[in-house]
Amino acid sequence: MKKKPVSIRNIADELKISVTTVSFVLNGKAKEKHISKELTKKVLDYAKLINYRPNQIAQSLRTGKSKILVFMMEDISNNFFSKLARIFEDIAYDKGYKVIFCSNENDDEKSNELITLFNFRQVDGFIIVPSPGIKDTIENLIKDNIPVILLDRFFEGLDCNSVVIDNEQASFDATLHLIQNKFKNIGFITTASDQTQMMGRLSGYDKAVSQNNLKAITLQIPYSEINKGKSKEYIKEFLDQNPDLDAVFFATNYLAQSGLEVFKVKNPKLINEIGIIAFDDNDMFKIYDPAITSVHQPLNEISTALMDVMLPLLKKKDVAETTHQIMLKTELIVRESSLSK
Amino acid sequence: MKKKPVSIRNIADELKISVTTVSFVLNGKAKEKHISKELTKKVLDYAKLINYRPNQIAQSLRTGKSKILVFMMEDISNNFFSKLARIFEDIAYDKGYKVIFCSNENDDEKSNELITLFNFRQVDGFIIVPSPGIKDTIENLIKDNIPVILLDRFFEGLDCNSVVIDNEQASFDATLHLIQNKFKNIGFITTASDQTQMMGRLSGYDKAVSQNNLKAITLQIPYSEINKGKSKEYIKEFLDQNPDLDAVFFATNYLAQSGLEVFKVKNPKLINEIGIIAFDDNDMFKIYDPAITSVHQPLNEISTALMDVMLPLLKKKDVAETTHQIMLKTELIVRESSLSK
DNA sequence: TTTTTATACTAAAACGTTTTAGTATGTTTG
DNA sequence: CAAACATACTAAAACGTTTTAGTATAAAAA
Repeated sequence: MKKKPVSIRNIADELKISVTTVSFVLNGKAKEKHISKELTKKVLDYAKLINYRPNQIAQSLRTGKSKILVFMMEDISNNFFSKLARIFEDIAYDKGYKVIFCSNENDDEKSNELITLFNFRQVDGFIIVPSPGIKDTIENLIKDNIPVILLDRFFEGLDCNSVVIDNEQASFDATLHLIQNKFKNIGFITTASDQTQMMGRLSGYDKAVSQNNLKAITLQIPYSEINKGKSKEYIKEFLDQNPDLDAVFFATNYLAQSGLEVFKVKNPKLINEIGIIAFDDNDMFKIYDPAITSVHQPLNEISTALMDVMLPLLKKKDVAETTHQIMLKTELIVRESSLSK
Repeated sequence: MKKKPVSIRNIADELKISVTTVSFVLNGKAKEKHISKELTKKVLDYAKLINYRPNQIAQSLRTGKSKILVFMMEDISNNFFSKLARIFEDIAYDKGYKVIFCSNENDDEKSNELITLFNFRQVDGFIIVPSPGIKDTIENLIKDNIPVILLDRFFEGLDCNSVVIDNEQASFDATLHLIQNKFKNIGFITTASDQTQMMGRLSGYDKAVSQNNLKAITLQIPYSEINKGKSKEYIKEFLDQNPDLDAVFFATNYLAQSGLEVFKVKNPKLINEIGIIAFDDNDMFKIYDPAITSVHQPLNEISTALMDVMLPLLKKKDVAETTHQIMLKTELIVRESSLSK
């Protein structure tokens, strides 16, 4: 019933040679180790014949490398992250790495739990979208010489690899685009967060409105309330209190979703009268009516940047030696919702 | 710089006892193996003090269990699958299992590649949304005594665990709902596929229309064309050729997306005049205008069913001994798009 | 008193690899 | 003709666990 998988030993025994020789051949070291052409061929042929697959667990134990990466994000069911995961998956598999995706809900406790669960050493590297309070944890990973890349946001004062986008510029450009389309009272709906990505988005908006002598009209919803599903109430109240708003810029995709829901319930016509931009694109935006303008992150470039930074890191003796901070540009996808009405 | 992690041996040496004893204690076998209370406490305390974490790779090598599950789906960036992944993730971690998610694009070659990549034996179990032609591969996994659960679809004539929904009933109910809302010419847009889930959806639709003396108006788009991004052209042509359609039922979420896009481009008013139902829900559907009625799969129940079937399987000597076929009910979420106009 | 049973602990093998440090033979070189 | 080198291969340790099959002593039963 359960036939045992073939091992290197079976090959050695069958061919009456040592496991060492078999191992050398299978690892492509035949030349270097002076294994004769004939024997090399014999081993290779036989291995193929019996469909030999190395036991990766044994390899891992011996080499200390698991060929597994952990990709920890906020929430894999979020359109932005799932799209990114899909692309990264292919790139990683291509390089022979498996990926364990997990979601930390931007929660510190969950992040730490997950990181300890992966047991530090049994994983070759981490890609982490960090929750606000895990700077120390990250620092410890680096001290333990474990490859880490921060994604989407980073920590001021921590010298760590990171791949992020230019949030401030993206937000500035989007706001400016609204201004150029004659919108005067532009609301900015964001989270009450001091994480770098949100700070950048806020300051980009602030810069654009103040440079154009408009006033900043901002709603910052506490994270705890968002998790309780209260964002819609906050947005509704914000709209009520600012009846003169003629445009809204949502700082995240889930806020945009809540916002659109509020519009629909509150006053279906509003959606065609008010300017709208969302940070992060969504497949559905282009078929919405009006089609929603959005800030699109370069998913392919992010993924390749991650792998480009990760691969050399995996080979290095000392991961803290040199770090890479990569900042990528976004693209504003202009659709109907942000054009002069 | 790279401090070596502590091993069971370090504990043994420090306390001047054998590794066996330490292992017994750490595995909670102190009682059973007659280790004294005092020594047990000493070991536990010291292990905690030095923050001992077992090397899971070594454990895996010895026990043959990796505590890793593979969850292979069509495409993790698809809203349905990413939502499911998010829920399953929590359930699995709760039980001490890590999950490797991967996407097969419903392609046989990719499926087989991935399955061999995971190397059969180095993973405790598979949850697979199978592409059409991998029945043999699945059969071989079962012969090799590897736990497998098929998800979303299954193979006729293959005795394998599965968790699916009642597609025929779901489709029948949805179609009937359109009929009850006075729609007479209901188009069904689906993939040209003989996979069980699509066959079920088609036959549910067929049954409903024929029972009500309506004619079936069906578009079946070949998979290859969908992958080439041609679905929109097919749908457009279908709409042109069937100008009398007053409702459309999309058999998958990506077809619904393409369909809505076609509506928007072709004739924005159409969307308010025609009845629409989509198979699989999407966060954006409820904020669409009109809000889109959809067939909602019970994601929580699916995930728990998967784990409920998987856990005993992981303990069993012979996975083929008894198999479970679970079929769950869907829910029709009625929104504006399917109500009498 | 001898035999059995219970308690407390351990040596060593095993899991399947990789890698270090060899050996044995033949071929050049000085 | 010995020393150096090249070729072809291997024994055994190591990675960090779990587990089998013990040993040694003390207490209970015969």
